[in-house]
Amino acid sequence: MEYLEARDKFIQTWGSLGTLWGINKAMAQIHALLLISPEPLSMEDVMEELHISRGNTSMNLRQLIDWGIVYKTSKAGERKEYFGTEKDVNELAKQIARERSRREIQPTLKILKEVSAIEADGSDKTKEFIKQTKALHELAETADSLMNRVVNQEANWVTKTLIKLLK
Amino acid sequence: MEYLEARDKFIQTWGSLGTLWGINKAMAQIHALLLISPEPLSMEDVMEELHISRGNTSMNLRQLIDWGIVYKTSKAGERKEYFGTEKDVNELAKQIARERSRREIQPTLKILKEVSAIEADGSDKTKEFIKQTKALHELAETADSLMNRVVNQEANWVTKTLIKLLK
DNA sequence: TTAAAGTTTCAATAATTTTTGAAAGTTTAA
DNA sequence: TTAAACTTTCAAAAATTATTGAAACTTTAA
Repeated sequence: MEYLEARDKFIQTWGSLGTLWGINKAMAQIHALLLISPEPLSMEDVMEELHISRGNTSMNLRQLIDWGIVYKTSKAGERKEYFGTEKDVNELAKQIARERSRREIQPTLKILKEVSAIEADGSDKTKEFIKQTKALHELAETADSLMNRVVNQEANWVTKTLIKLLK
Repeated sequence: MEYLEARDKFIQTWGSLGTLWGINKAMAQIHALLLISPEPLSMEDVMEELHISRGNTSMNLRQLIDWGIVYKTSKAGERKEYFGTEKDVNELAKQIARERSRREIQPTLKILKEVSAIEADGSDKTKEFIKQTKALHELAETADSLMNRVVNQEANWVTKTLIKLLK
């Protein structure tokens, strides 16, 4: 396999994987492209490489910036803006974990707490409901906490811990 | 808040959360409904409670069975089939982690390995490509391994580990 | 200022995904 | 067997989500 083929395969894979995780295809592909580019790219570059429209490119770049994993730079003496991404994949994972926690897990925890607080009336239905929603709350809280801990250590912590502990 | 309101809120939340994670709404809602039902439900029950069609119910129940988190039962002397779900949320998490690893992470790892094996031609492009795809491969492998380890312990391992280690 | 270079917005359209419902299929009791 | 009870399938329709492209907007060099 040579470079161009490998590159396309990588971008494609990352794109459809994004879909599976609730990130749209274009966004995931743009990210993949930036991740393997030695230099930041302009909007034109991204449009050409991925064959997507200007509007689409602009919107998805913005979302990536909102997620905190893409940043704008500019080259001295040039008007155009260039876009780069966090290159350290551990930092990237950290940032993504942080955002997913904030955007999805926290709001869910709030609702689980809320609904599990209904008053038991002695019926099987309410008993089961309270039991299960509480259990989910606890599970989600634990998973979130574990994820954040794992992800907030220095780069190699995950590997080191794995080796140390789980062998 | 009383039972019915809480129940609807829970089912709604779980449904839209599913969407965010690449699981369709009906599937997530059916699962939520079964999770809080003290007794297994028939297809009719599910259809009525969630206002979805027979076909939709049947297809999504099947998918849940494929995922290994819903099972069929039958009541003695009745023709109808009833559906129940794994009630232990830790088991549930285990099963979901197992399936996601198998369906998503493993295939991705394979492709990352494949594309990162292109020959370096000395250019910045190929150097960066190889470096980044290898780093992603390593990250994904570590995350997968950690997840599987975490999830394959007895019920309380996560909590225990957290307390022991990360304090 | 002005106008060129560049970016963002958003209504319209396209693509994709989900849902329906009725026909086909299956199972079992009699 | 048969036929009633129940489940599955799948093409068509509906709903949702992503994408386009052109107009509006912003920035900056002259």
